[in-house]
Amino acid sequence: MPPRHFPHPGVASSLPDSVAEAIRQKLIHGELCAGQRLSEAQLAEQLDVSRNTLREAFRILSKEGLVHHAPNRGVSVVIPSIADIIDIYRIRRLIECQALAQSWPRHPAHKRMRQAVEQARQARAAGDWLQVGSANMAFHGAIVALADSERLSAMFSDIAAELRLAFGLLNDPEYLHAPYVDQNAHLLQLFEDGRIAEAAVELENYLVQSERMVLAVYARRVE
Amino acid sequence: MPPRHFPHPGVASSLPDSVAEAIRQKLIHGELCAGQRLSEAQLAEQLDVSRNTLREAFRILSKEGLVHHAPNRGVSVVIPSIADIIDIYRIRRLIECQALAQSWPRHPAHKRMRQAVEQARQARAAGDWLQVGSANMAFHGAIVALADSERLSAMFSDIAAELRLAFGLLNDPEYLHAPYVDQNAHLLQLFEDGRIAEAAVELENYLVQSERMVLAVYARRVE
DNA sequence: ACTACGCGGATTGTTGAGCAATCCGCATGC
DNA sequence: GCATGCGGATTGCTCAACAATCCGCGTAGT
Repeated sequence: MPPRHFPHPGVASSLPDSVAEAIRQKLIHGELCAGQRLSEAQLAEQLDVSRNTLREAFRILSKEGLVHHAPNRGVSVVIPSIADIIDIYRIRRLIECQALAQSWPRHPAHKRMRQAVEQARQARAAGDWLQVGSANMAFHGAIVALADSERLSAMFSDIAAELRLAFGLLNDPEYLHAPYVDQNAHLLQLFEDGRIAEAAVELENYLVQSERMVLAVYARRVE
Repeated sequence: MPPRHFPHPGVASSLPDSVAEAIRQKLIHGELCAGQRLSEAQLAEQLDVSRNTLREAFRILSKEGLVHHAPNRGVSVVIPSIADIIDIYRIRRLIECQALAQSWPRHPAHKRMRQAVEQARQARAAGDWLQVGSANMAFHGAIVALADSERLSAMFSDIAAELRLAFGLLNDPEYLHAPYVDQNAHLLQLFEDGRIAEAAVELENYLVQSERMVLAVYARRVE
């Protein structure tokens, strides 16, 4: 029996999968904005697929929470609400902190953490804040991977994408991402030194702080 | 702005949603067995929908982990592996115990817990073990609901469905479900008495025990 | 002027047919 | 026994069509 494969961003076997991935990329790169209506006919032509295929992609994205499907009104990009942000950060604290606290010290995922930190540094040096955001999410994805759970990682991946969508609503990527590059590095340092408990506590603070900042910027934006 | 709605088993706005729900029900009721191939043409005719609509439903179920999509080979019902069982129980312990431990004592979800216990008792009295299984999952869903997180609840719902799929592979529903009716009731009692910490500990033991039993039956079944 | 109504265009929801690509079972041949 | 290759069946995807629904807008009525 072949190992189960959870269809995941990045791998695209079928056309609807790659269409979904293409739309995800458009979301990350700001080509599609939160709240925007996604016309089936228009988007199908733009991506050069049939409406039916696009519809399958919409089902996927809808289940991921990136897109909202209103009966007879089609799909539009989700606008994460304050409640959504709070929800997401609550889950992140629950999952990431547990994953880190219970982690096996020399877990293979620590390589991914290192890579992400390195990538974030390079991207920051290049001023590519989108890339910094990706690297940051990769870092936290690696933390979740410490828990060795496919399903948890899959869920985190969805949540991370939704959070990036929220970040896209804000307009100061440097302010939003820059501080966390060094914090991630420090977290990694603690982890590699085997100071797991300290790392978990720091991660918790980190997440509380991050949530607070996002909510603050978010609230100001509503004006 | 209308509140976000996470498309959930039970509510079906569009046709693909209700087709997905119909298939879920078939899975629960054993009309479709794990590993079974789902022919598009055949199932489409049986459910009286078009192949395209069925395909949309497949995408949903695939994201839920109930169905596996192999390129050019169509979809088949997932066969949960031992690793999947372990994964699921790991997540259950992580999520349910946290949700219970951090719960606000008089949280509205406790009504759902009461209802589920009552329903389980009635179903047990009637010898309807499928219903007992549903009530048991409803009880644990209510525990997760204590965390007040849409996303967590949605994820748990998916996981619970997958677990029921695994239960379907086993053939002794009474042995599988009967012991937990009273344990749930006891858990509820502790919760309502405000003995949250005790309840959380008991839940953890409960889940470890449950996992052990399922894995044991599972391993025996492989012969 | 303001609301209620209703019309018409545009979009979605769903279907059915059609066709290329791929897989699977099976017979053939070595 | 094993590789080869053929043919039917299935999947992957597209296209076109049509009913149902929504939305904007003009009209009528007060």
